[in-house]
Amino acid sequence: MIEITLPDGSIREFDNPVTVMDVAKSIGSGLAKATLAGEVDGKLVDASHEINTNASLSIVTDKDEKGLEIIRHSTAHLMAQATQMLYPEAQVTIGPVIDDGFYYDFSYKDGFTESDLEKIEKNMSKLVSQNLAVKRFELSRDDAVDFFKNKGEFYKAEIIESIPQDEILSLYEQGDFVDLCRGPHVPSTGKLKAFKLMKLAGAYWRGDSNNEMLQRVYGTAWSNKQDLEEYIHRLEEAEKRDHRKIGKKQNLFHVQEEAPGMVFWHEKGWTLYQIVEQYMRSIFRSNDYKEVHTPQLIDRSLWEKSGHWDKFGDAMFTTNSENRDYAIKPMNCPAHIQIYKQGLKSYRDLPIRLAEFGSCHRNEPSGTLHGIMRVRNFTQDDGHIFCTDEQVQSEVSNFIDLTYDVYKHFGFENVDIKLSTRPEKRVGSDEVWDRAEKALQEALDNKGIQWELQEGEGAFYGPKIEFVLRDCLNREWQCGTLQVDFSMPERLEATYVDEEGNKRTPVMLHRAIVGSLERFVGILIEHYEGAFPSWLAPIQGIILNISEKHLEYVKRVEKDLKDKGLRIISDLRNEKIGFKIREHSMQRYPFILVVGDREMESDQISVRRRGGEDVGSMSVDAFIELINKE
RNA sequence: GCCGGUAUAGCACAGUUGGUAGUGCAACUGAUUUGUAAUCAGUAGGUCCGCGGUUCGAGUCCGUGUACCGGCACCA
Repeated sequence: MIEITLPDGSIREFDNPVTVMDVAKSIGSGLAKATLAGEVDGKLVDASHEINTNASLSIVTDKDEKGLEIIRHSTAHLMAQATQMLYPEAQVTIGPVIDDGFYYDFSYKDGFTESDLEKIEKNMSKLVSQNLAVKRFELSRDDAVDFFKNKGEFYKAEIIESIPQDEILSLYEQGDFVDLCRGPHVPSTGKLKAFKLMKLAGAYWRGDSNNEMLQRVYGTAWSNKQDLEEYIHRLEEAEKRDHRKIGKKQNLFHVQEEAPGMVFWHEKGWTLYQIVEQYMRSIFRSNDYKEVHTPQLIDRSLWEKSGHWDKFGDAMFTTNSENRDYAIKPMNCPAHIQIYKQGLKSYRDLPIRLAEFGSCHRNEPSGTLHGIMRVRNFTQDDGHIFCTDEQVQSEVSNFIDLTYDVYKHFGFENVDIKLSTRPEKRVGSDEVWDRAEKALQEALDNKGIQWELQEGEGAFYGPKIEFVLRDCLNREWQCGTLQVDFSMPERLEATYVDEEGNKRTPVMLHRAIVGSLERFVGILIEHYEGAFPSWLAPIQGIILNISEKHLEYVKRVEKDLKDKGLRIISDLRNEKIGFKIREHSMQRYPFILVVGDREMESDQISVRRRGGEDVGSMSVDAFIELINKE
């Protein structure tokens, strides 16, 4: 007798071992039809999995997250099958589930083109209509290696060879196609009803750029057609937020061929940029940072001493004059150490916090450039805190709080935190790294912050906490960073005198909140879809006249508002008011102010909010009060 | 940097088998003096990304370079 406990607590009894599907059938034929897999005692298994002891079971259907993941995984297999039918020389490698879909990497000499995607997708549909059974079987590791070698699947064989020899591996078979896989999978290909191949890309074998490049096909898969359509619609909506599109539409900035990766800021974009910079300047002031400014060009020898030349020399722009080599600064920290070193420092002076809106140039690889998000010339809200060992914890803790506050002010509530630890290529002893990593981890844990570990992703001189925002297409952008550095102050001979009169080396914390201002402005554009809150909007309002009679009055109101610090423009063209409203609505200014006979007589302006809400007529002062309240 | 794609008027895009380069919006001129998302008429606007080749003839075909786009690797 086998007792199966269902999620609602009810127990079903069976005389013999049963499969997940058997149990589903015993509950109802509708459920059986919807069954994709099962979860037995918390472990995901196929619908064909046989249960032979008492167990708890929940049936997995396409209604739950786990079911959707199984669908995506099975769709990846389906795509691999469809691809190999059309291109038998293509070798399979890996095909995992990702956010909203899956990908599969193939080794295929000729490469795929867009039209191949259509063919593959059609073939997938054909295989779905055949409703092929997906069957699981097991092989020993060595047999599995032989199996794939015989099929000419050398990548798969290589993957399996790295698995311990005593492990039993599961394989899945559908039609002529067999793939190594942990599973579980849907019972048959007929369960896969809503998918679409999205894009082609190159990807390095095992993620290493020294290896050959594979052909990656990205796809999306959902439990029904409607979800698929919604997803595609969501992508289209996200694309409308693209900062490059809005930047053009709102005349914020441009980039051009002669200066790849560098931004030409137009007046409105620069206004937005300056609002961000001035706000961050006020944050520096209220948090005891001293703002400094350091040279763009610094002799190569300083970068050699700091270690940057050795690690990033290729990516530094250089120039020379009178037999000296200079590098255009790629970062500000060595320069800040030079300022710190002017004059003897006592332990009483610490912590010293230096800050700079430092314009840096880095010769990023051409393939990395992306709008104003990833550029070759950027400016950071950069700061370096020189402190004692004992002060590290409180400085780190205060900085984390400050960063959250700033993000909140800009409208970002969801921030991912990552902790990156020592990379292979680094400076400093292991003891020093132990201390630095521990300091950051403790600070995070003491605050009860959830964080993700990124092993080996730290900077070459120290570990870092990264603050990551996501953009409209769900891409991650690292903005804030906090790095503990016990090495560079020593390399560049920064010291202070302690209580006993001994010379000691301070700890340096590298920190930025918005990071690259260029990138941050790009993120703001996408976050707000160009409809900025009044405090950020480069133009807060535009005044429109009804007819020529109101010209002088508009000019007077405009000057008045500008004098009182508002960013206001006017449109005095001889056009119908509806035409002007439409045009400026599309520019998404927070307010449109209309002036005609009525307003002129009562010395008021008629206020229309972005989105069309009529706020009514009011005096200039009342409007200023309204806008300042936002 | 690597894989794949794209480059035509200020912007968004058409352009057939190689045969005089087009549409919409914007711009400019004129009329209209307008009350909350498009008034009418007219005019002008092109190194078809650069360089080289094939051809009687190239926006179109081939080669090459550059930039951009989607990924991968990278990101002090």
